[in-house]
Amino acid sequence: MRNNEYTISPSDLFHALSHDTRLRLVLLLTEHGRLCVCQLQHAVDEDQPSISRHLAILRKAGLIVGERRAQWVDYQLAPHLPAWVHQVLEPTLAAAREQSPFREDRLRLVHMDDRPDITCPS
Amino acid sequence: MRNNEYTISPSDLFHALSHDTRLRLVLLLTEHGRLCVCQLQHAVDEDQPSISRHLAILRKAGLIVGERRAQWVDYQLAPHLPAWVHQVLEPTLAAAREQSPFREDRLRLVHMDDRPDITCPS
DNA sequence: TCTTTATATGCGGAATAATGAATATACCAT
DNA sequence: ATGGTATATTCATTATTCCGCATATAAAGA
Repeated sequence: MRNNEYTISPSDLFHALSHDTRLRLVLLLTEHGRLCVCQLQHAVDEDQPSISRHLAILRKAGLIVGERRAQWVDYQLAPHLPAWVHQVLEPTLAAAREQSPFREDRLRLVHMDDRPDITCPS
Repeated sequence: MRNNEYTISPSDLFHALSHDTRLRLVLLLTEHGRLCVCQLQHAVDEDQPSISRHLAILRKAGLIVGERRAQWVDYQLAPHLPAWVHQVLEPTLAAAREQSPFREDRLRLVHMDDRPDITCPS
């Protein structure tokens, strides 16, 4: 939940995004700005400890920050990321939108509203 | 030495570049276009089998291609890479130029000419 | 306080990836 | 053929990462 101040290096960025799940999480945050863990979990459709651990890795890399809101924790891209990081994420997002599994991630996220068992208020 | 035809996915790209040495090799090729193994080896200053193995990983990912020229093998970014890959590499290169270890890699590459024991003709 | 929901973390084992040393291959020159 | 240089690959070992499972923490509500 702590955010890091030091600026990310290219090596750190590619290492952080080298796991498919982490890349998908970051792209969801790039596209949607701010999402709580349960939304991310539902979108990528993996078990909760896995999501939390991957979010922790991204947090420690300085790529994202989490903020608690009541019982939930909202994540977003770290503020003040160097411009080149955004310049890398944008074309990556554009490419990922066309393919699995990110296509499905987005659909699952959008369709969360339909599900009565989801309590997290967006 | 074989080049792959299938198009690279965001996940594949970040995975291929998740190792510092591989990122440096790809950035050198992004900047210089075409380099033989001995130039890459001298630039990143690591042992030869390591370089060859990392180049093989990048080759199998479809990111680079190698072409034999007499006893040397020249590598370059794969032709016809999707545009988004270049759009990712460009800002990454710009950021890496400012920092270690890529700064030093470039210096070592440029200073190869001064060294009488380097036989590889650029 | 007790319960429930949301999130995070600790731990052991399994899977992956990286490394070093040795060897193989490819090409050139003699 | 032989030897030399450049590059690639194999094998065994080590290191790193990932996963499942259990548990811990944090906040909310009864």
